[in-house]
Amino acid sequence: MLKLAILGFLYDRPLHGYELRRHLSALTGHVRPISDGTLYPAIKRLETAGLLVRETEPGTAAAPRHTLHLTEAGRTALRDRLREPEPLDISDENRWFTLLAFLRHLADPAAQAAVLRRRLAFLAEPASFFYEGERPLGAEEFADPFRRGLLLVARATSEAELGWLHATLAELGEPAAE
Amino acid sequence: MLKLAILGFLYDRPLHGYELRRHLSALTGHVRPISDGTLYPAIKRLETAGLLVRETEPGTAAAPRHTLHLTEAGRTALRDRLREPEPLDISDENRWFTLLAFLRHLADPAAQAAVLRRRLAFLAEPASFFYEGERPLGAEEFADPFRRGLLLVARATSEAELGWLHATLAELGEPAAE
DNA sequence: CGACCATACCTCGACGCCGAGGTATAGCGG
DNA sequence: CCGCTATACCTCGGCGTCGAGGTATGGTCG
Repeated sequence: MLKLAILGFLYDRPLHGYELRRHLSALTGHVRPISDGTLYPAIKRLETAGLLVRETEPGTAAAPRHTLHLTEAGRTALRDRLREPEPLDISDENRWFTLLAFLRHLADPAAQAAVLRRRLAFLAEPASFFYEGERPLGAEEFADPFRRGLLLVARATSEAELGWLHATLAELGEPAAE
Repeated sequence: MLKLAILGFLYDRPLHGYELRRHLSALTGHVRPISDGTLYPAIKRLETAGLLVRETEPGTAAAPRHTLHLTEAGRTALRDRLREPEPLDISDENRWFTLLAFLRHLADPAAQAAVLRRRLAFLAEPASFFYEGERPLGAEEFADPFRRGLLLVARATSEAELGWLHATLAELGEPAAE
């Protein structure tokens, strides 16, 4: 997820580590703040993999800033990742949101629509949180207000997203089902 | 999160590993399937910490089943965790949902309400995903349909949950603000 | 002028998670 | 009786994340 977000932000324009950190914490920071000890090794991994290059800017600020540029391989890696996301990118809301934040970089509307359809298929799967044997339990069946709330909120989210998905697929000139 | 879920399920009644796995995958499995390599070490950690005991049941099934029982320390640990959740339990939706699933084990309505109020405070914080300098960007300001959707869905979820939180706090006989 | 904070980068050990692999029995269909 | 699947448990290496720590400069305030 971090890799995806780094590539996504750098796709727009080069940034140095600290700027990147601020962008990242705006995107996912209220949910899960990312720490230096996570970010810098991640940058280094991407550098080693040849997806970005660091250019030292001996300059304005205190420490020598390293401006991070995506390489052509990095740009391709982002587009590939967006075009064919891992299952977890589709199912985990945090990762899906990260993916959505950069999906516009996949220039082809048909490819974008294909990704949205995968999320649609995932949301359409019947999935409850609790079962009695085989039978899924609905929100109404709980006396427990907390489990009821859990199911209620999940359902509301799911409905809002389904509505948006259908509207956006139509907007892209793509049918919801293939 | 796994620790919380294991303690939560075992609080209701003893289970053996395999049953536990099925409960866990119903609760969080559609989002992030949990693997054996995660579950069994987690059980062992809880055992080492004295929060649960394993009782071998030489019996019915194929392999000797270990029925897992919470100890008194385990029951206390769950209640403590529920009473004073970590920040991530409040902010991360996956973890928050897990917490909600077991919040009823905190018998005291005032303590339950205090936890709900923490979530309320978190949701009330103004938090956007994207900024232009200092200014948060609203959904309407994006031409990009994906970022617009991201903000729209996040807002819908947030509103549904706020509604439920207020209703449930009232139901518990507790004001939304202290 | 010293205290303090923001900027900017980096390292390290600990720890949890994952996937891939392994072991073994029970039950079913062919 | 063989192969298959479900049940049930476990280990291991690899990897990503985290928190705590360190280093250094520039700007602001009293």
